[in-house]
Amino acid sequence: MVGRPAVPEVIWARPERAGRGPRPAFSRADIAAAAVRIADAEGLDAVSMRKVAAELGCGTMSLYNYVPRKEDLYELMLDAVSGGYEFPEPSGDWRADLIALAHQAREMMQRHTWVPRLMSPVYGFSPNALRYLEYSLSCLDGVDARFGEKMELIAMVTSVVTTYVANEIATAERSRSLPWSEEQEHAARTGYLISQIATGKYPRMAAAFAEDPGPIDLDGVFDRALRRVLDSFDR
Amino acid sequence: MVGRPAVPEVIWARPERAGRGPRPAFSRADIAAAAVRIADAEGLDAVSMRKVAAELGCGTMSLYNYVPRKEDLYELMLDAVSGGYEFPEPSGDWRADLIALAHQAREMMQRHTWVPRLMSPVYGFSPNALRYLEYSLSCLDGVDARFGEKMELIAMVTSVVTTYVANEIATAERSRSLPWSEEQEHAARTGYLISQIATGKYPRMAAAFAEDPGPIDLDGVFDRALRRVLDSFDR
DNA sequence: TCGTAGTTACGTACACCGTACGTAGTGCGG
DNA sequence: CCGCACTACGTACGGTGTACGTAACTACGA
Repeated sequence: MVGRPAVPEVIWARPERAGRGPRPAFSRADIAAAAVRIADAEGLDAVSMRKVAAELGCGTMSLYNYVPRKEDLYELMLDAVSGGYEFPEPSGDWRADLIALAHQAREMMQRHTWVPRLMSPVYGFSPNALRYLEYSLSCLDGVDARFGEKMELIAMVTSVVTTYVANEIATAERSRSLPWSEEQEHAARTGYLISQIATGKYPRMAAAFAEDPGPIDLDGVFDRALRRVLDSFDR
Repeated sequence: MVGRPAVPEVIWARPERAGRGPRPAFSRADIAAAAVRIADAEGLDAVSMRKVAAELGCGTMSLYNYVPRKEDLYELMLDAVSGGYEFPEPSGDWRADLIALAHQAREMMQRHTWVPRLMSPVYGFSPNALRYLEYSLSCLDGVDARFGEKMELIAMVTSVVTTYVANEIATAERSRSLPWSEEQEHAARTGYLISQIATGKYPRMAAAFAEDPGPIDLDGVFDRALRRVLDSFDR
């Protein structure tokens, strides 16, 4: 088979090993691991087909035997890091269970800072994504709510985790591709912000800046946001 | 000035017109409008320095006189579409005001489907972003809460809007870059999903699929999520 | 008033990207 | 055992962001 299918295809529906031909030199897990290694070390933008192939020690175009499109490589990566979740037996306290799961997700994203950028509902059907979803639902087994409501809760928790981690790591990730340090970037931006506030056009922000409450407690902000979301479903 | 500064720089701190030299042929607004036009018509990935320059009718490298880096072009684009907000006098009902603002944001993102992908806290300091923030704060003037709490609420509303619109438009945006239609893509993915559910490994999802509640009411889901967030700050 | 420094304009060039295509070799199914 | 489906991979194409060099132009300092 040379050339790509003219019909849409989910990579997970493809068998890893075809019947004929020589046995493949790598598994999907090998490829995903190589890509994850590169993304962790050099950022998502450094993940190119050439670099992944080099990491594996094969020709660039050989990769296309395993992954029909680069998008599918992203899907493999997400599924690979989602394989690290632990799914303990639900305790009966669904709030505690979902909080624990959200903390796992947050820590995973902090280890793999490129995950928030790839998070998208179209990637929501990989094997490990399905396991995650099924487990989330199992935590809500005792809750009297329609399926739709449960899904809305799970989506909202995911949303909170993703965007909050994205915020935490944004400047650090950004400075990776820039010719100056994170601190210099931060200094330039706050300098500009202060100059703007000094114009008097933003009195409420000015008042807040005058207070100066000290450094932000990221863990606290995250936990509060999470608890609020759970509370809002817990009339 | 040839070559780029070795020191970080916020594009908004640059004067639009330098003292010396010939007068620039374009304004920042011209450039942003051209880029927005391309992104609206062909998607964010179609926005390249060459295409924007062609749209403006100038040489590619001339753009770098206005925009030191492509990232800054994105910042111009976000600021441009944020210029369309209307900020009516707060009514005194902060919930209603924030809901109205969130609806404006959602409609803007539905018009400019590339916005969620660019949303990031590092772009949060453009002139129109500051106006948006200041207005959000003004809606909360009568609320008895610390500045930090208000910011957490605003961040959470933004998060809900961004991720929900991103979900709404995900498959449509994705199919733009694929050689098959949105419907074919959807069919392939649900086909795979059904085959997975049929394995019996996901009993809760299977049960939900058996019910089949009909099409999802996107507006309703969005409004419920929004109201829940607001409720959670409204003890 | 007149250099001249700093700006605008932009063509060329480089390194890198995703991937279409062609060819060679390999091993299972009929 | 034949033939086909598969793996492997080199080459090449059209695209990207942008460094660099050069020419034209204008506002300011002397």
